[in-house]
Amino acid sequence: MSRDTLPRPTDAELGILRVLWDRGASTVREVHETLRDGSGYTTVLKTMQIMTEKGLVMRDESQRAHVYTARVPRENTQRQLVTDLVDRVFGGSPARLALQALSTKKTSPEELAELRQLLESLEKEAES
Amino acid sequence: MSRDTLPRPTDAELGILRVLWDRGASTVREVHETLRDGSGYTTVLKTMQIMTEKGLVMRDESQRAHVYTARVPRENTQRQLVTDLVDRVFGGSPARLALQALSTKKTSPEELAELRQLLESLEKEAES
DNA sequence: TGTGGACTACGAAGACCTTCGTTGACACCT
DNA sequence: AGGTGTCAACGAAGGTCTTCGTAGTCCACA
Repeated sequence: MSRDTLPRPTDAELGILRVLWDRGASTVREVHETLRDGSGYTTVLKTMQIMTEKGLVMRDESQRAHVYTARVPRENTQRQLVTDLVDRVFGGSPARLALQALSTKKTSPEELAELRQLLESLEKEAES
Repeated sequence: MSRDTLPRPTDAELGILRVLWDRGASTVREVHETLRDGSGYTTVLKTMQIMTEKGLVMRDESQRAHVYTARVPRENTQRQLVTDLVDRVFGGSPARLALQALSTKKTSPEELAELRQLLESLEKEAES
């Protein structure tokens, strides 16, 4: 199943994608072992097969144990989910989401510095 | 169906909640008319009935046309969805989500000012 | 009285998601 | 050759979500 725009990954699919993003190319067994949720081996297998059909992952079948790779970069998916959420519950305002996100938990000084940097570049941009 | 913690609203439910948050208490007809997606009247009705069972909305049946009200405040749902997303795709770092959100689209000067204010209070907090 | 409009309630269909049991292939070891 | 372990493939079940048709109720009005 090839599409022009990839579907929003489901929860289970997201779990698997995360493993693939972190580990890189992996077999079903590796994903299943990394992903220590309750789900059985065949469940993970089946989901990964479906993800292949959807175009979310690629499969290398040259080995007996097929090797899967994420076909969508982590960043893209993050962006997709963020804009999705922004549109659906924050009236299209990313800043609203950012404010909400930041006010929930505490943030490390490094991240604060990054934020400040981004903020300042945005401010500079707004001036012009 | 009463629960301790409310379920994550589905897409259709979120659309209805948005109408209720914006309009306040509304009948099915009003929601259906505001919500100009393709869905039929009975679809919206059914969904709102289910939402009542789930505890997402309250229903006042004293009138012939029942009047529905959101039972979850917009802020709570926003927080719920944000922390959800943070946990599932941003490794638990709200700042990462904020950075992603802000780098996607441009932000108004007013929102930038708000962000700066929040950022500075966070920085102050981090110092101590 | 009876006809039409506005409403709720009900049920069921179809899609998708998640789950897992079972089967068959393959390879290795005894 | 037989047994064991690992793997993909398949199919089906059970759940949830979304959709809508249909039926019943109530009321207003001709």
